[in-house]
Amino acid sequence: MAVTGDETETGSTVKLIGSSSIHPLAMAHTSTLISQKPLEDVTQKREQRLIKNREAARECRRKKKEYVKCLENRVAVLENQNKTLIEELRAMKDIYRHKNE
DNA sequence: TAGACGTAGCGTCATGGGGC
DNA sequence: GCCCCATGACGCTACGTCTA
Repeated sequence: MAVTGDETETGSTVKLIGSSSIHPLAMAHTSTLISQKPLEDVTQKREQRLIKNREAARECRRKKKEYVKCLENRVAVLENQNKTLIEELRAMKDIYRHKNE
């Protein structure tokens, strides 16, 4: 079950995926009852965590993109090297053939 | 030109690993 | 154990391109 389009307190959209269909705030409230922590505290902590994770995800994607670009560059370099070596080998073979004629 | 389709980027959740 | 961080997975939106 997946519920989409729920508006959060921040105005962003929250997606509830899989078996968990309980709103995060509701969960926070429930745990508050258990741990006796003020709801404001829990909400604020959650907000801070979301902000940090948002930035972490952004950074993670940036690094991944950079890594992929590096790999692509490496592929290009290796392909060039391969081409050069093939050419070199061909030339060597030519020389060898003429010597033996 | 409207709708289908592919792609990039984003936010969020879940989770594993490391530090304390 | 708890906390924090990094990252994979998922769903959503925006945008560009193609096709009938």
